[in-house]
Amino acid sequence: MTVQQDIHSSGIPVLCLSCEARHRGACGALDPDHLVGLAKTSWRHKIEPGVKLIGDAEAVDSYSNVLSGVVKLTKSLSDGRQQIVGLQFAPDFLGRPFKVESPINAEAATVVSLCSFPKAAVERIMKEAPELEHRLFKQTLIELDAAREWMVTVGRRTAPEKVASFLLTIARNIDRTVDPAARSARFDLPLTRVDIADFLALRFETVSRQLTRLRADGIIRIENNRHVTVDNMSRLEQRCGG
Amino acid sequence: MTVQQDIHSSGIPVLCLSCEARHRGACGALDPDHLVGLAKTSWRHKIEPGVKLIGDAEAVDSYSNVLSGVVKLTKSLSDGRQQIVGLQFAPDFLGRPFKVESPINAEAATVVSLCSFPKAAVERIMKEAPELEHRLFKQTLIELDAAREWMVTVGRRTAPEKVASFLLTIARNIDRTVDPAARSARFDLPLTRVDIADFLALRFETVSRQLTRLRADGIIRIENNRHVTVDNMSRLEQRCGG
DNA sequence: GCCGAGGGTTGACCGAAATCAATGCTTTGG
DNA sequence: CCAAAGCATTGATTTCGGTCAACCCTCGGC
Repeated sequence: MTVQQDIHSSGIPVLCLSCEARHRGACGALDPDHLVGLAKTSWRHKIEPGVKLIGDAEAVDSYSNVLSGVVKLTKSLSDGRQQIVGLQFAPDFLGRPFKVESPINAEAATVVSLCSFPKAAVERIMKEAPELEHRLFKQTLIELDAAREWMVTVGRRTAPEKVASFLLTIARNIDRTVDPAARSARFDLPLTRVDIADFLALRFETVSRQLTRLRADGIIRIENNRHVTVDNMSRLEQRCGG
Repeated sequence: MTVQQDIHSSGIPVLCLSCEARHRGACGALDPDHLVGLAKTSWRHKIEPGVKLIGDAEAVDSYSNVLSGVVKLTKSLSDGRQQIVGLQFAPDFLGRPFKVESPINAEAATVVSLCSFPKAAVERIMKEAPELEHRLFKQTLIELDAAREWMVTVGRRTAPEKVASFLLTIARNIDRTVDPAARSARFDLPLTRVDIADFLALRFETVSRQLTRLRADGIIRIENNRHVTVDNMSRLEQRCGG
């Protein structure tokens, strides 16, 4: 099977240029002209949790689509304090347009599968096809909105509100093919308690206590530390503090 | 004087398409083809502090360049808790590509002068000239980096570190024509103590106390509540916590 | 002149989350 | 099987920044 066939048969939008509905997961309109040029030089790979994908101030020579799993974007202070500044889910795009270096670290939070493209090829096609740049621009705007929304959570919500907001974010992004307005949800937490704390600017003990409280209040159930069930999403939303 | 002459004589880059050095303030290479099309329909205006420029979930029908002054971008929770999620300085760009509504509020923090363009005109030219979209994309990437950098400050720095980081950010952005590596700095704070607190996710009393401490330690001087002098920038940097 | 509003500073006290510490539960590997 | 490591929970105590309150200064209006 060629790489291109592989991509087509997977049904996953890989650098899909013609599809507006990137958040629905399903993608019916791959543009063969652009895709072929990239697919020929693309490669897919599987990454284990904890593996670094992009290092702060290191050269980045490829762009990737997240096909499955979750990638965490982090920044650190020199004394080790860490902040997760973003999470990338399928089918998000990973890479730094117009710059050799990235100001952030990217690390696989779960097992991640990627479809990567040489940076030079992507940028060549971006010049020829404004639609590609347009799509990347739109993703960047979505990431900017998400970053600012998250700043409100990190800065102005209390610990209970932070944890509830986090669960809601995961429920809505871990599998974007499911209806974001669904009344209930089941999902695996893609992050450890330590990671959740680094995302929310809390300590892991605080995260643990707040999860315990949500469990005691009957809002969530947790099995095997990772598998979460939310029967009534609106009760969870009420805990997010508006 | 026509608007176009006005813009040219002002020396300020207004939707400048050909100039890479937007952070230097000076701009020698306005592209007449693109600029003229916009300048004909542009208008300049002066905004008083506190005036709302973009309301959350309101339609936005224009794009603007900040010519002078500072615009604060805010998000609020329903109970009134507020977070400043970004500051726009000259010659930043204000507006929401590809969307009618903006998920944030924008408000003049100081007296602000703007050069505005009808949304439709900008988007028409963006279609004809990929360079315009390219420039807006680059600004968005810079804003995304800034937002993520700020998330680290809001989430992981202590109150003293936050206030020091804030002063550094202002010193480096309030007038981008000055050397960012300068050993000393003098500038007017564009925000009240309340605004600074909303930016740093602190209370205004805490901001006040930390400023007092920096003053007592001889790192800054403050006159008239607003005018700040930093004799030794590296001493301020040491207080930012790495 | 007086008053009131807006912005700023400082002090006393309080509380939410951090810190320190003990313990349990899985998973992996010898 | 047991040991060790990684992850998670829970309790006791501390602390940083929040809260409440008093007071100052400046400016603009009557």
